[in-house]
Amino acid sequence: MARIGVETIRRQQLIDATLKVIEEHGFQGATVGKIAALAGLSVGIVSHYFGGKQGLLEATMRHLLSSLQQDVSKLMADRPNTPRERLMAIVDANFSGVQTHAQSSKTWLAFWTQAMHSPDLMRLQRVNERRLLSNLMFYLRELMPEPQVRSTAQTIAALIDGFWLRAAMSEGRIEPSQAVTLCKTYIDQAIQANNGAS
Amino acid sequence: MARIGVETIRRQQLIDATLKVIEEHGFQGATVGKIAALAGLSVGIVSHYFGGKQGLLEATMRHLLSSLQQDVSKLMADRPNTPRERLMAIVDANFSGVQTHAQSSKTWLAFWTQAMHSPDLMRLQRVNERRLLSNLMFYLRELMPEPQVRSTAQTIAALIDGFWLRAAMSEGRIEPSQAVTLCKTYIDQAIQANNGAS
DNA sequence: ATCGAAATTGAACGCCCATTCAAAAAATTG
DNA sequence: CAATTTTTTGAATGGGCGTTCAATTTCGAT
Repeated sequence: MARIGVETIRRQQLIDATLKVIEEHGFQGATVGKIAALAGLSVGIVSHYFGGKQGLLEATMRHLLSSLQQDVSKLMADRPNTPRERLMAIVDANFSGVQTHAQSSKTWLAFWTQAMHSPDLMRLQRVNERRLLSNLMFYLRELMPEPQVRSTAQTIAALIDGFWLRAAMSEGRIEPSQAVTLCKTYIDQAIQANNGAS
Repeated sequence: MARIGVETIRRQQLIDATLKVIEEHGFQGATVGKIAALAGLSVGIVSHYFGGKQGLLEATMRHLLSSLQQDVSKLMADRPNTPRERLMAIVDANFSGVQTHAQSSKTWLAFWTQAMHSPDLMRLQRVNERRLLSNLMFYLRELMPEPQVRSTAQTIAALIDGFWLRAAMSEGRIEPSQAVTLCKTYIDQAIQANNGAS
């Protein structure tokens, strides 16, 4: 029993440290030495629990993705069950992480870049993207004719990614509330524009 | 006279090689050795002409940015001088590079990530972003009331970035024409939505 | 308290990289 | 052609990194 407990704790310690180090030093500067030091552990432990640096990075990205998914689920639960409100909840959830961790967008960007040359990370990224898209499409179907559903969903997804990118660029002075507002404005515009022509 | 010619040629050779190596091996895998080998030159030449690897990377990003700016200017010249057509030209220009180099979006993403931890690259990135934004705002001002201009411009910029990101993710199977269409659809929606309330 | 297994350490190792710079090659000049 | 300058080379250097694994510590059971 204690064995499983220790393993869970250590893994989480290392993942947390990885996030902090990437925030501070970037993906390139995130060395096993720095990560282990910040976690208060030795370098050998990384290989022991994750098989190596690459395994730790994958686990960290998995952690980020599941955190995002949890945010979506939580915000969904507290909202009225109307399609429009659900869409807004998705937008809110996708920007809720920015407020808590001012620099988390940097970490996402780092992972995206890394995923470009790592099939495993790329696969995780794709799964997440498909989920967002089908989520959006599910609610949009109730708000506009079918032919516009996919295009609108793709536009919303691009908008979310684009604002994340801009947030990452603005070096700390991010304004997620503005991004949320603009995303929501677009959604309402899209609903309105595609209903007159249904 | 020949001296300037050689220097210009060598610089361009190295920048071209840098782009190709980043496309193929990613930012992390872009070593001075690989770049020099692809350019058919020796490693020492990099320090000689660029002062080091960092200088070469900055010059390469400058080259990318100025290429984009040239694309915008060229497309502008061939279009009717109406605000809407100019906006569409900006969108087209921002996706024209994707078609020729299927993987150039990867390179952009790599530079964005790198810029996060390099003040020089960040400065270049910011200049470019400001130019895009003020360009968009200039033409939007003629199409909608002032209060909506900035928000709409920011949304268009985010949309462009977001679709670039998605293009980078889709590993070769990118469809820039679709991204262009969706951006344009948004622009027309925004014009329409903000004119009834002027 | 003792033993054995699990967890942890961290120095040692090998690899890769950017940079340097003396020497060579090429180009230019007189 | 000889002298001089410019351009280019690439082996040597030094540093940083991830991984390994024998030794040590911690922990639970008896």
